Amino acid sequence: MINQTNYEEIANRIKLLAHPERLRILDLLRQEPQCVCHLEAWLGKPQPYISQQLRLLREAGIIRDEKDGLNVFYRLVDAEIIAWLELILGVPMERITPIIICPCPKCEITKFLIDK
Amino acid sequence: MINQTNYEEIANRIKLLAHPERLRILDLLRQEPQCVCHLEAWLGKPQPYISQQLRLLREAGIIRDEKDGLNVFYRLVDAEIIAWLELILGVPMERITPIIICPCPKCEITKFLIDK
DNA sequence: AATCTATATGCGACTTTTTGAATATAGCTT
DNA sequence: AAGCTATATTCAAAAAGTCGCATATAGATT
Repeated sequence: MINQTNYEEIANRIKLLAHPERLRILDLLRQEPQCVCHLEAWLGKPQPYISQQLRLLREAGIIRDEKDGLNVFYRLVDAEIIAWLELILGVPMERITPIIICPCPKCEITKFLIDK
Repeated sequence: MINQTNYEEIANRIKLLAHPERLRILDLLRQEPQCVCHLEAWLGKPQPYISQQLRLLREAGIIRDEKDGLNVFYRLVDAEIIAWLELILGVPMERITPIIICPCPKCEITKFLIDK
């Protein structure tokens, strides 16, 4: 049993996960930090759309942005949310199979690893 | 990693918890089945409001109604949701302290237990 | 059978969320 | 410095969700 305020706060945090694209973004992020262009490629949605969802998550403090030149990488930083995701989505996969060619430096590295 | 359809289905289930009053109802239900009038008293909201929230949960199949004369008791029947609630809200309490007098038979029993 | 009681349903106004589109910005690159 | 590139912001329309209120229903009780 919790007090009234807490149900509201918790519900607000749950709301962040209650959206298919945000859920997918979070699922990708828990594997490793991802750059926006990569998320864009994976979700197949326009870039501003991705950035808007990222903003919601960022402003709620569950992800953090790390700039690297032109690219921005997002990282999951909320332990509680990570635990929720693990229960809801299962154990995250080791690494995404990079089927989409992405111009960001990280993906270049990934591509390199595959070519080998 | 899950397919597109699943993120949507899962998000829809999460949405059911992403609401303070529904979350509170579910928290009450996981202790033991509760009759509508009891929920009404606990939440301090009008009865049609409670019934509307219950309908959402019922139609999603996460609670089930059991009629007992004029009263209707609701029971949590979705094991996955129960697990989510346990992680999100913590371990449920043994029994609600019945501070509100409720006319349903169940509450009469509870009152009896307290008077003893 | 008429009434009462607990619960359910339907409907509409209001609010919030979602999403697309245009535009802005910040930092490379030339 | 001018342009390019990745990302962010803003704004508005559309869609979805919330919630109050009036009313319906089903099963007891008289």
